[in-house]
Parts: sequence; C-alpha cells; structure tokens
Amino acid sequence: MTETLTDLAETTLREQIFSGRMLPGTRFTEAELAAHLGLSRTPVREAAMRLQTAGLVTVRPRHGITIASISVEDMAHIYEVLTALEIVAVGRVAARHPHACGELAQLQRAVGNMRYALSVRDMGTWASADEDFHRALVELSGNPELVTIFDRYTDRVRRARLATMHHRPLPTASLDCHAAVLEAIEAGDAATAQQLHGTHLNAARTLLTELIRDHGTSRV
Amino acid sequence: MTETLTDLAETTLREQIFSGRMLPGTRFTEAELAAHLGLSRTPVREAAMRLQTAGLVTVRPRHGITIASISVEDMAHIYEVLTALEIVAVGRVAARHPHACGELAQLQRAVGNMRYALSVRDMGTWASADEDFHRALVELSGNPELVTIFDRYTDRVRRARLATMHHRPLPTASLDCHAAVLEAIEAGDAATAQQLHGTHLNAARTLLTELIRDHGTSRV
DNA sequence: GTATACATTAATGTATACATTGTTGGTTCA
DNA sequence: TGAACCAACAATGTATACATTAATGTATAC
Repeated sequence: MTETLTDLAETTLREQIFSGRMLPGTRFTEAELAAHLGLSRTPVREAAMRLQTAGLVTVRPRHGITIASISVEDMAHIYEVLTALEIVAVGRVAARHPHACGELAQLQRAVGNMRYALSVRDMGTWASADEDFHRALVELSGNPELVTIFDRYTDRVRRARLATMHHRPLPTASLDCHAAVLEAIEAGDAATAQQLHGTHLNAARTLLTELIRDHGTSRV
Repeated sequence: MTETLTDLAETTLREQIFSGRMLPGTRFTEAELAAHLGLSRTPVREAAMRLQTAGLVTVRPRHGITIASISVEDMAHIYEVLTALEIVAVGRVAARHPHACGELAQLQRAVGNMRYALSVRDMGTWASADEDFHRALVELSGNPELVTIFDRYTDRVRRARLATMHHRPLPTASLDCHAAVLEAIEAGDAATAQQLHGTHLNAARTLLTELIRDHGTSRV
C-alpha cells in the first residue's frame, strides 16, 4: 500500500486547487505540471485523468490541462442533484430511527462544532463542521453510491464555499436548520426531516449563488 | 478529433462486457488485455482507469483488472439514486410544460417503440426503447449533471437488465406507466408525473431484483 | 486586404524499457 | 503440524523516447 506518484500528484494538485494557488481558468501542459511537481509526465497524466472525472480540471488535447471554474448555472445544477440525494439520505436515516446506539454521534458533534464556531465567529471551523454534518448524514444513509456522488460534488463546490465564506452573514439561521433536522431524525419523523432539509438546502444554494453574483464574478 | 487508441480500447472493452463475452468476476492483467487488443499497455491502462470510474471494472494493483459484478444490494442502492434523480428530472420537465414545440417528440417516439415492440414481443427493441425514454426524460430536465450520473448508473445496470430481459413477463403494465407519465408531463402536472414515475421505478427495481434472485445468482 | 494552403512546431498519444513492489510458494524452525 | 520468514517472480509503477496530430503562423495567390 505504498503511496504511488500518481496519488502524490493527485493530492498535490487537489490541494493547490483548493488552496487557491491554482486559480480556475489557468492552463498547463502535462510537461509543465510534471516539471512543477518534479515527476515524469506519466503519473501527472494519470492524476489529470482522475481530476477530470472529479470535475476539477478539464483536459483538452493540444489545449492543455485547465483548472476548472464553476458558473452560477453549474452551481444550481449541482445543488439540484445534491438536494435530491440528501433528501433521500435524510429520509432513510430518520426512517431507521436510530435512537439508541449512538449512531447519531457524528451529527450531534457536528452541530456542536457549528454552535461553538458561531459563538467565536470562526468561519473556517464553521464551514468544516457544516460539511461534516452533510457528509455524515449521507454516510448514515447506508448507500455507498450516495456517498460517492456526494463527495464528487462537494469537491466541485468547495472552492466556491471557501471563496464566499467571509462575505456571508453569520449563519445563525443555518445552525437552527441543522439542529431542527437532527431533532426530526432523532424523533424518527422522516417526512419532517426531509422537508426541513430540503428548505435548508435551497436556502444555502440561493445564498451561495447570490454571494457569487454580488462578488462581481459569475464564475468561481 | 481522431479516435485515439485509448478510446478504442475503452469502446472495445465496454462492448465485450455488455455483450457478455467478458463475464463478471473474470480477471486480466494489463499485459493480457493489451495482447488481446493488440495494443501496448499504456492505452489499455488508461481505458481501465476510465472503466473503473464508470464502475465497470475494478483495478487492484497486483491483482489485475476484474470485470465488475453487481449484487442485488448494489442494484437497490443504484436504483435509489436513479429514482431520486429521475423524479427531479420529471418534475422539471413537467413544470416547464413544454406543450407546443415538439420537445417531447423523443418521449413520444420511445413510447411508440415500446408499444410496437410489445405487440411483436421483441424484448430487445423494448429494452432499448425503455432506456431511450428514461434517457430522454433526464436530458429534457436541462441539467447536464443529472445526465452524467444517469448515464453512469445506466451502464452499471445494463448488463443485469439484458440478462433478465427474456425471463420477465410481458411489460404491459410498464408500457401503461410510461404512457401515463408522458400524459402527466403533457398536462404540465408535475406532482402527478413525479408520483407516477416514482411508483414505476420502484416496481422496476423490485422486478429486476426478484428476477436476479430467482435466477439462482445473487450477483450479475 | 483577405483567404487558403502549407510548413513548422509544440503538445499529446503510444510503445517500451526499467524500477519497484507485493504475492506466492517453499523452506525451516518451533 | 503450523506458522513465520525468505526468495523468486510476476505484475504494476514510472520514465523516456518516439510517433502522431492539430494549432499557429507565414507565404502566396486572387
């Protein structure tokens, strides 16, 4: 189970994309990236293929590897998918009514972290706890296919979330939404949980798209 | 836009998997597949990566490339995802109420083909028209992300559908379901269309999983 | 001045040689 | 008899050389 150079290239590029060191729209040739990473073209090429299926770069023959940007329309489409999937997940989790066995610990911890982050106004911690909540929800659904798609799309919108993180109002309402969904799950009330979660996700989508529009750009 | 050898390898392997010439569970080394296709390892390796992200093969270092099989549980998980996505798509299409502009021609043609295939008991044509209907529905949603995921999962269950095609009863009820959904779309009645389509998809899932179970195997 | 055709060239596609790694089978010791 | 270690081997990971392709620029003809 050694870390292969393809893995290394993928991880490094991912990190550079998410950290903003590689801005959307930037183009590289395979050779440039290989030189940049100190590797040969082969692992870079394989990493680029992986990142393309993840939607993080675009590979066009003779046009190089382009760091993918995401438009407001893309965002709407992705949120439509994420909303549908998370609603299914929430329904499954609530219907299973996992009162006893501490299965919900991750969700409870995430809400706790969000509450703490909000109280000290630490938006980085908040964003990370928020993502944890949704991830845990999908994972608790017991459907690994849901998890796969969720991760894929979360990667694609993460940069947009981070870019707007410090321009959004304090997520007080959002905290309440998460807490309410968790409560409905604990009560085993699938319909309410689904309805609340759907409303929450639509609000999140609206907020994110407006923030991007207000920020002057239509692409992130 | 020349067909690259990687594309050729991918297409050929896909075809051999779908046609049943490469059975699930079969293992190959990269070198074996390369020899089989008359290519070097490089394009075969890239094709294998693509097919892995498509869920059609599993690549495990030192264990070769294995043609993926699909279990009854996998099928249930995939259908859960497909159902959620198609219900969103149906809702969008119906809500847009595309009465005039012949946008629904593909759906109407698909239903027509299903009716014809049923009358002459040609299950191959029926399966293909069925797939066309669902594909067109998703495409009409206007959300390209839905299409991507739909295609991905359709590929994964196609072999199971083909394997059970000749053991299922005549899809008379199924034809009615499709026609009813189309009618609700034409009427612009999103809620009814969604409800009908959801019921139809659940019936399809149940039928498929039972056929596989009855057929003796739990994997296809 | 514009359009088309051709040549140049830079980038990717492909093959292959070599390095590396994990598996498998055998052997030895407890 | 069983477990653990070692060695040989086979498969993949990686680098690199070469083939191929299409984009770009230039020249020429209209």
